[in-house]
Amino acid sequence: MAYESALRCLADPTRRRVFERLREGPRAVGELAAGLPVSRPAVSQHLKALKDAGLVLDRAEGARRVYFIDPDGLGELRRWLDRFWDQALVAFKHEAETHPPRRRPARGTPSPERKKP
Amino acid sequence: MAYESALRCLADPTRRRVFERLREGPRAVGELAAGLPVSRPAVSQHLKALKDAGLVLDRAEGARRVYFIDPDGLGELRRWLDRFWDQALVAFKHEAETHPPRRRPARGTPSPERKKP
DNA sequence: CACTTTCGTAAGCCATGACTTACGGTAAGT
DNA sequence: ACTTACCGTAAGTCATGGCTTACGAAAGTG
Repeated sequence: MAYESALRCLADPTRRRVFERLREGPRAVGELAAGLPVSRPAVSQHLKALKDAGLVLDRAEGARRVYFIDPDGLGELRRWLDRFWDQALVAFKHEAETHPPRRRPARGTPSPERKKP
Repeated sequence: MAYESALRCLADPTRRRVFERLREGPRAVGELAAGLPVSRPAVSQHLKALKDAGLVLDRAEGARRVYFIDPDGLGELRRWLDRFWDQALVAFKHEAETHPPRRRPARGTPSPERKKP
């Protein structure tokens, strides 16, 4: 049930940038905010969201607050995606066998419209 | 670069329910809408978003429109998450070695606050 | 004890987007 | 040809949430 909040968190571009910077290692709030186009309080709020979702942990280091990735939340999301992946593959294989596409459209190619306005 | 739109899509609860029902197999728009608390046009709009994100494909079947999961979009998201997972594990391991936590707080346990208002 | 640094929270603003109803267009049935 | 079923799009409404500035608390520095 936590993969839902994880997805919600990682959907926001700014929050994703914060999270991705934490891949490199633990960072304080100010450090993270310095490399982003938003204010420090904004980063603080994003970190709170990430923490509530179980994606990060924090540790006090003097007056500073150091955040780092919690593998637990990420792992849960990963497991959900893996189960999904398996089922989706089976369903798609059956689809391909029963309804072979004439030609597979390239990604980003607009689908044939019914009519031009 | 497509994993971003995939994340955006899967963040919405309704859209996730639509997508999860497609795990079982191809479904028409009306069928999907029947099991949801929203209108059929709403489902149609969600399906458009999923299609733009490369998460689903569709096929015309008479007057009906049958949607099914496209493994490509899901695979891209999965690969992104896997790379992330690896790097995060390394960073966390280093964190645990250099800053051993006294005790690991259980998930959902509120962290110690600085002060009560 | 002042003064600075670092941070979290509150309050308010505002764009995004999820939903609705209304409408038009295509396919199948009679 | 008329009617019904199924669907996508347009337009408008409204709540969500991401951002800002302002403020107060805790830790380090002189």
